[in-house]
Amino acid sequence: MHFQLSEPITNPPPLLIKQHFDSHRPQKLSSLSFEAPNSTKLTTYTHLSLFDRPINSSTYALILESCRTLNLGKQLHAHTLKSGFGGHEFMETKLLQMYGRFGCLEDAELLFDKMSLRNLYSWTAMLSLYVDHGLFEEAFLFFQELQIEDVSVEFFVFPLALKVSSGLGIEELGRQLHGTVIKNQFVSNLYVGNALIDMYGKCGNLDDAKKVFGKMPEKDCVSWNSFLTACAANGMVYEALDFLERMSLMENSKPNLVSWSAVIGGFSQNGYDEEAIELLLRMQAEGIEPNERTIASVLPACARLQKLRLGKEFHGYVTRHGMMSNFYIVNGLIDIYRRSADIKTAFKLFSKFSAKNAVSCNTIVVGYCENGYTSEARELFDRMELLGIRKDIISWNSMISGYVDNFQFDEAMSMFKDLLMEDGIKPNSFTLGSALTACADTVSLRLGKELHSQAIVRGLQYNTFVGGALVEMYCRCQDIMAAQKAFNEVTHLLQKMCEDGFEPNIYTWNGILAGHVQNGLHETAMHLFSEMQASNMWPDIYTVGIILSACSRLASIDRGKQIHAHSIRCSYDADVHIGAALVDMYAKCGSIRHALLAYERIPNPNLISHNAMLTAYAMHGHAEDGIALFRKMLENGFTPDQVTFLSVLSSCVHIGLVETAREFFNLMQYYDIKPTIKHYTCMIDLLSRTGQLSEAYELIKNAPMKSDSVLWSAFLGGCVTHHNMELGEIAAERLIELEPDNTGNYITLANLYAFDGRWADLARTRLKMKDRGMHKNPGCSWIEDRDDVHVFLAHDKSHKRTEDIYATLDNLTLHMKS
DNA sequence: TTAGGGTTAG
Repeated sequence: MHFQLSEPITNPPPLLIKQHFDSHRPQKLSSLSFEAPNSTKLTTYTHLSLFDRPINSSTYALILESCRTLNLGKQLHAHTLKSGFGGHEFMETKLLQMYGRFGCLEDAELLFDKMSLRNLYSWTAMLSLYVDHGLFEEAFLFFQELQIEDVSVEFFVFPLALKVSSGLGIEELGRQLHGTVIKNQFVSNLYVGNALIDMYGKCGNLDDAKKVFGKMPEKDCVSWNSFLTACAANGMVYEALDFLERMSLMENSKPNLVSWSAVIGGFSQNGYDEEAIELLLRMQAEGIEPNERTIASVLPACARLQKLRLGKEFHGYVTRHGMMSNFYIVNGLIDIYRRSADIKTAFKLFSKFSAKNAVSCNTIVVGYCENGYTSEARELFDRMELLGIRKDIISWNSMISGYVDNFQFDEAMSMFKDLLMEDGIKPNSFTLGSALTACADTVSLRLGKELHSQAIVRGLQYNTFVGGALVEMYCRCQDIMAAQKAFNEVTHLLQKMCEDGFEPNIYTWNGILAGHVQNGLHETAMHLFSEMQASNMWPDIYTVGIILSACSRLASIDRGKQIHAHSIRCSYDADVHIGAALVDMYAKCGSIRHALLAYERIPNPNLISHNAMLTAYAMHGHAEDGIALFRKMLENGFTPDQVTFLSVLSSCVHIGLVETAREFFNLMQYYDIKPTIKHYTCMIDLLSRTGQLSEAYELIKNAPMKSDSVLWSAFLGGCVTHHNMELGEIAAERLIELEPDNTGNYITLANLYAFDGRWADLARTRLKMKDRGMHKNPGCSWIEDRDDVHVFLAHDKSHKRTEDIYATLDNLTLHMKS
């Protein structure tokens, strides 16, 4: 590809030159000049086309507009100066716009400051530069300067100024501008009217948007689109859709790509994820192809639904259409893979992506933390600065909450303190919420109270999330033993908050419920849950997770099924966390069948899902199924973690598979997973049960951690079963050292002596118990029947239906014997 | 030389 621009560039009319730039492979032009800005070709080209010929201002303007690299732009700037266009207002405005397009704010500001003559157009160009870059504070100050300068303001400044108001989120500013617009009689101007609709819509004031829309003497497609967008963005999605359909019946305002995109975006932003995707397909069926913005607005919907296959289709589409340099698109894709638990692909996309920004990094930080890789997340977080990416509040919050979720509370709190030191970045409701959760989990009341005052200082105490986290923190810290007392305190706190204008919402409720469940107050949590539903509060995905955990602790399958039905209605059951909670709940409530059904309904099961099912199998003694699932996981390339191995090892214990267990235990090394004491306990339990006591003892001695009582009990159990006096005695003595008050240990030792006929030792052990004032606690069991608890001890005859009970017992014994 | 649609954190 050669530039055939050696012909005089000024000879053809300016329009032809523009065509040259636009149709003559503009990408090629930019890539060449980008790769080799000083190449002779480009220099020749600029020489031939610009240096050797006189050029008029409109030709300059056209070249500046179609200029695709900053380098060329700067050369053009130099050239205008040489050609005596310095101080030419029109030319300098064009240069400002050029710098704006390349994001060179400083160059633009420098030029603007040096300009000897400024007119309304140059002021407007500079203002729109600030607005386009989202620098609304700067834009606001600049606009005030503009008003002080004695420039007569034209109508076209108002749309920009209105954007500043909505950008700053200050409706009052927009209102004042609305007044000025009326005073200056610009109110019937189409552009100004459209901008007013947009401003009111963005400030969430649909009423006034509607008023302006209704009063407009003429409306165009943009007016309709602005109003439709206002509806869609404020949650009136079906109204927006209605407008779209009305537009299609109109002559001169047919719905276009922007109309469709606004509606689709509205559905997506308001959580109507399925509908947003459906609408995209409908739009395509109507013959309108999506652009980058349309795709970017449905990607989050696809991500939230964890539709990995659809996400891959989008990935293909945007690759084919050359959209992979757009960070809205690529970030959206990364988030799809992250949420669909395909963190590998997410990371691959991320590392290949050259236009990474803070959002890309934040998404990956979250992805890392979700998978337990907090140190990798932290590494990326720290590296952002080196990558030239400024950390924003979301980066900090993602890291802090990542630590909280991974129980690294000290790290979370130290990050919170670092954040307070940081310039130009302030903690928000997310930050305080996570920090409060850290306090709740570490039961740090003092710190929690400090955060409470921080929240008050920042006016965030009644923020929905902070309020909920405060309730949760107080719930967990105030040592609430009695459920009633806790409930009273919470309701009291709630009441006080309500009096101060705080309305309990789903976050508050979730905070209360989580506080109770984490304190083991499951029954109270269930009562509160009923109360919450009675107050017409709809449980969200977090509520479902909390209640499921309460159900599993209470082994309450009926209530578990109810909440399962609710999660199916809300499509929460496809979520990997809820899916795993359902599997866990059914397993703990005794139904392995339901657990399996719930597991099979998870569309893209991840490690958490598999682990839940493995644990369920192990819990129910379905060892073969568990081991089979584990092998299948490995075949499918899943990397197991500590939990996986623990489940599968305990499955091996159930059926006495020593060799398989050894294989798995060694496999842990391959995956670079350090066995914990629980893994060792499994191995020792298994070896002891199968009589391989000396090997078990060797393993205990070689274990890198201090042995605890659970481990010694497992070993002792084996010694008793296999009558190994020597090792049994060691185990029992260690156990008595570790738990001097546990009667069971003495009894076991005594029984061991009895087996061996060591009556003197037996007598000494019993004497030791007597000396310490210990006696054997009778075995105790109880049954819950509705609100009654029936307690039974061995040989107990105190129950009012003792006769019935013993008769039934005799009957059962007879049955079993026969 | 002026107006409308897009990503991430609990």
